[in-house]
Amino acid sequence: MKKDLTSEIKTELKERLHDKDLKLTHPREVIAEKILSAKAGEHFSADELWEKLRKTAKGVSKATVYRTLNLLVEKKIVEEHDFGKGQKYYERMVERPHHDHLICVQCGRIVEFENAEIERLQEVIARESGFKLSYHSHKLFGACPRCRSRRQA
Amino acid sequence: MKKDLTSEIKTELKERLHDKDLKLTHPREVIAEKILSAKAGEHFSADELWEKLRKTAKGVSKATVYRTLNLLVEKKIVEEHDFGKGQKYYERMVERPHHDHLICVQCGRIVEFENAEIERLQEVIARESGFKLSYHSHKLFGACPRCRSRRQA
DNA sequence: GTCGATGCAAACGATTTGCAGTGGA
DNA sequence: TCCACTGCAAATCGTTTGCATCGAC
Repeated sequence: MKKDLTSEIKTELKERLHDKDLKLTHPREVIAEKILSAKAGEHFSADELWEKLRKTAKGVSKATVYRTLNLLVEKKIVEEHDFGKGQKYYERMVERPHHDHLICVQCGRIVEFENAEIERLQEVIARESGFKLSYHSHKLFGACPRCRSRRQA
Repeated sequence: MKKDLTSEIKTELKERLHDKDLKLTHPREVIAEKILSAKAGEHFSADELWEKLRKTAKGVSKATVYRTLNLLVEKKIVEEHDFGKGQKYYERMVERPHHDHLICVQCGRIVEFENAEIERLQEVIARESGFKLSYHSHKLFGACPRCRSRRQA
């Protein structure tokens, strides 16, 4: 199982990197494995990822973590988010449908949402202004159910 | 005209600041004047604002510009935006209806939009997840009409 | 007179970069 | 072999902060 996933990743990565004269190095392999084996919808910062990798026998430098993350964002393997916490957060996008986020301003919890009607309206809005959309960022900030009830208590 | 605006600002500011034991100092006055006299929908960085103020007889320190901007954001007099340009941008919100933004990824031009249906749907989404919304950020990135035609040429 | 506000310069912190050495293809 | 990649440390850069002084109320 693990073995399959790993070799799948390698093949996938090699393919995606190869046509741009990019090499599949050990650090990239280790980073990609860690990211792709994370559970869906998990958001992590570059530093958090680095911390996780540091514990592994073969550590990876922080600079390489940043460089590789930027590479993976470019390759659409991960997505970059700014939740207003002063640092960027990342999320794997392989085999994940597009979605946007609800963010709790009190505890930081993040919930995903997707709404076809909003997606459609965005296209309408863009068309009206003559824009050709390439991507969007839609974040709703507020208090999550847990924090709301805690506050009432 | 100018005189009226100025005293109006002073009164307004004094009012808004007073109940929190905040003082209406000269730097705050100068900064507020500059911001409120800017044309609607103008986006500026802290540094740009500071540059403008520097030319004035009475300069203001950059630290104070930052501190005052944060104060004005808190007081809902200006709004803070992150357009992914590596620095924060501000926009006066006094006498301005809520709106979101279309951002050109090529030239950086910003166009406003507002859509009641999307606003409504956001509330529906929040309700479904049990969130109580306090604010949101909705940004559409793409190529503006100008850049699209330039690219075709 | 008080205490909040200011200016200055130093501190911060996430991210990037220069460079010499390393290792995929 | 060749050139992209890596690790390390230093550099960046927008923003914040410590502290002595200043000034609004």
